[in-house]
Amino acid sequence: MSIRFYNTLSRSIEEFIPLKKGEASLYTCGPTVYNYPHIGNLRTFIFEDLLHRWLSCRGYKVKRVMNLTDVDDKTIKNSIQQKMALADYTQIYKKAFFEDIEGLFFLKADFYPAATDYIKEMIEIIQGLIKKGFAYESNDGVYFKVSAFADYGKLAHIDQETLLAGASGRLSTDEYSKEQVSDFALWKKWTAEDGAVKWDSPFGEGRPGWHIECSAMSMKLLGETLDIHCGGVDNIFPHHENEIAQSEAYTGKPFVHYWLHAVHLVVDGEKMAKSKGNFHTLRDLTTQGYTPRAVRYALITTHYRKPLNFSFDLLKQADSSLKRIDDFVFALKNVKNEGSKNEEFSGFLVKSQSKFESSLDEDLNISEAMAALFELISHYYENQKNYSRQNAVEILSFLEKADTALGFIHKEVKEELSDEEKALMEERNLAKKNKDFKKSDEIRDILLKKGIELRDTKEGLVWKRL
RNA sequence: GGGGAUGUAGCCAAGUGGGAAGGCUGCGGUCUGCAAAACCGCUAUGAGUCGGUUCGAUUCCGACCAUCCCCUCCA
Repeated sequence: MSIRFYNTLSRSIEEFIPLKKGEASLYTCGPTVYNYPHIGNLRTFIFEDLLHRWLSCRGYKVKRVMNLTDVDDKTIKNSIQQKMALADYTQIYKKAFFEDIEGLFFLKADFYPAATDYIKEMIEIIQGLIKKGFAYESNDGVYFKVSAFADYGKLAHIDQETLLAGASGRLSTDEYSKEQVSDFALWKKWTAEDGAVKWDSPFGEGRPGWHIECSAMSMKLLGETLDIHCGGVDNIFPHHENEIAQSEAYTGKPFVHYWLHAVHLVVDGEKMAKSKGNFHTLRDLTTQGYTPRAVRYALITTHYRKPLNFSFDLLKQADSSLKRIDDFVFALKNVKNEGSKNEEFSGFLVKSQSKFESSLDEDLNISEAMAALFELISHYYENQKNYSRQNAVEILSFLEKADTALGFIHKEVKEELSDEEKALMEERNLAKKNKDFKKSDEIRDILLKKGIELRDTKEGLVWKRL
């Protein structure tokens, strides 16, 4: 069974056929480092993480780039406001970004290139584009000449005339010295507003336009044509459309085979905005006591092409769902039955695994994959007396594999008890034996507050760290 | 104004031209000294609204409504 993805280019689901058998080159648009990532950014990044993980699970050797945009209007403006050098300012948010994605259990990309480290490569491309007649220099910058690139609009599915018609009335041409409103900047010549931010170039001091960085970095690190490029839907136009134009005009080769875009999340049915007070970052949520694991679960378990309605209730639901999974893992690890393997259940496990995999193969249908997982859990519990430790081991091995894709099943917990905790547990056992239930319940509460849940089972007392 | 998407239970959410997955929550029960965990049962004759095609529509088509995205630097 092959993997299939919805390709924005064709607006349909296509079988994934990589350039090189067994390999997948992946360029994922990373953050603009002018602020802390918000959960909307993180949703897109988590989708990219799932994509990365699933390709790896399916045996592809993934080569992935995730870029950091560390020079643009906002980074410059904010750094000047803070009276900081651009690099010092962006460093704060680069660090925050890495903290967030680590906390959310992201797989590491192979490269995290920063735009400012690739100025030389960008200039090379711009020069090439001028030479080939796809770009021209004006008094305030270098622009890509959209009319020279016949395929312009193929990703966003708009034709140039529509683009111009739609833009008229909304844009004033005289603001820029470009030939056509839809032409976009490759290089912006220095102005006083840029402060100390400038690089030398054959077109005078200045800074690169936004889109060119991705073309330069992806070509340098992944080659002129790559398999998959993704980002948020808002990037389809103009960012990715412009990347295609620049790159393909420059190389004469297809830039990207598969374009995947994540739909935005909304909060309580509304757009997330600072003014609405529904703007959340990961650190806000963890400060309020939610775990990154629950955030990951909440953001990943809705299909990436569906609008996700984020709410605190959703996080609570994520917590509850994770608890069911945790309890299941706990139950499996505590199976005492040393009898032979139940073959009927092994067969069911094979079916569950196959449903899990084929669901993710189909454009990362995680909802269906999760259904397979939960069906497995229910099916196990229904007849758990009939299943042995061998069955449990088989399931745990599947869960471990599934977690390679999901990244939220595994939970690091201390398995040993402290001396104090041991003593409390012994004390409770004694109290319970003497039918001093008041005392035994008190100790149970104390331990629960310490994050240890007690369960009295037929096989005796069992404890579990939450 | 133009283009693109989405709308399924209290909440999250999937598949499907013919019996509406799964999760969370809630309620009742079993187990337990009480819990916890688990199990059993109940919770959409209904799919934004209105039409059309069809023997049959949640699924296909159209209109309308709502929300989101894009229309020069928002994930």
